[in-house]
Amino acid sequence: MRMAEVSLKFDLTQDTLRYYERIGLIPPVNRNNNGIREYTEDNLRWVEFIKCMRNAGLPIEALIEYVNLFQQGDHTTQARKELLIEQREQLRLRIEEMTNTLARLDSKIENYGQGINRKEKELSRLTETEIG
Amino acid sequence: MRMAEVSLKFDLTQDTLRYYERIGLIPPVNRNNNGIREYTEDNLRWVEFIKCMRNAGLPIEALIEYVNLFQQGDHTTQARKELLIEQREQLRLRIEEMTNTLARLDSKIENYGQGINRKEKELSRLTETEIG
DNA sequence: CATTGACTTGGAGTTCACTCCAAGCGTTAA
DNA sequence: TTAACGCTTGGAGTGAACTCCAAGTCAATG
Repeated sequence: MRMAEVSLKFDLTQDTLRYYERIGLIPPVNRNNNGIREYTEDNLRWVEFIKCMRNAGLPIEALIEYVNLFQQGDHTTQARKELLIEQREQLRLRIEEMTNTLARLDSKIENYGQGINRKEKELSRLTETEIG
Repeated sequence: MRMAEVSLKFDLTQDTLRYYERIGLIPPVNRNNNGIREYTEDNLRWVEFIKCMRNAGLPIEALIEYVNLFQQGDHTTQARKELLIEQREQLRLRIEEMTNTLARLDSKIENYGQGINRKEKELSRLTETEIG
């Protein structure tokens, strides 16, 4: 599969695909006789995987390291596993924090729902009491 | 309270505090006779609130709009509520996506745990089957 | 009275993650 | 055979969100 199609398939610009490959965020894609990238199924899986992980906020640096380890072969599986465990923990923490913030927003919206508009109530929307 | 202390309290640089105020991400902070910012309790609540919302990924633009509405007074409560509801929905979606990715990481790590290292297994770590 | 330290301002600089550009090449269509 | 198309490359440009800087003010200290 060529860039144009991959670009459409994953909604990433061709420039972004080239950029990801250039910085090692996805492994190199083989070229045909004319030097044109031909994405294999494996390449496509990498693109999808990286897009998913980036969307979840995993740092580019960590993902580049993961790709590097992958390319070094089977003796890096332990290191890769540790990397994933670390990133999972970071992600878990981010989700936890965001879930707390979501609850705080719920509470704030709830307060607006009560039709309050007095000064002290207005201010209370900013206090931490509403998340406690 | 002065900048230095606020900066320590919330782990935001003084430059960032000034920047947030400059772009309207927090309402203006009153100055004393010498032109120096004196943060009130309300100011501190705003700083904390904005930091929390930014950490959760709410867009700066939306938060500036929220602060603007707040400063326009009580007749904007409905608009503020709608803004918060919209942002809550966006946040909910982000959390959902990230939770799916977390499950995918769990599954990937699980696979590494089985001590597999054959080619086809290696590749399977990239497939979507592991999240299904 | 000079220096130090904490602040002020406007504006320039930095980093990240793309995004765009110019020049060039190989295949297809007229 | 000329043109268009889709790709190639290295490198420059962009926007967001800070981050830093220079020049200046004011109050307190030696």
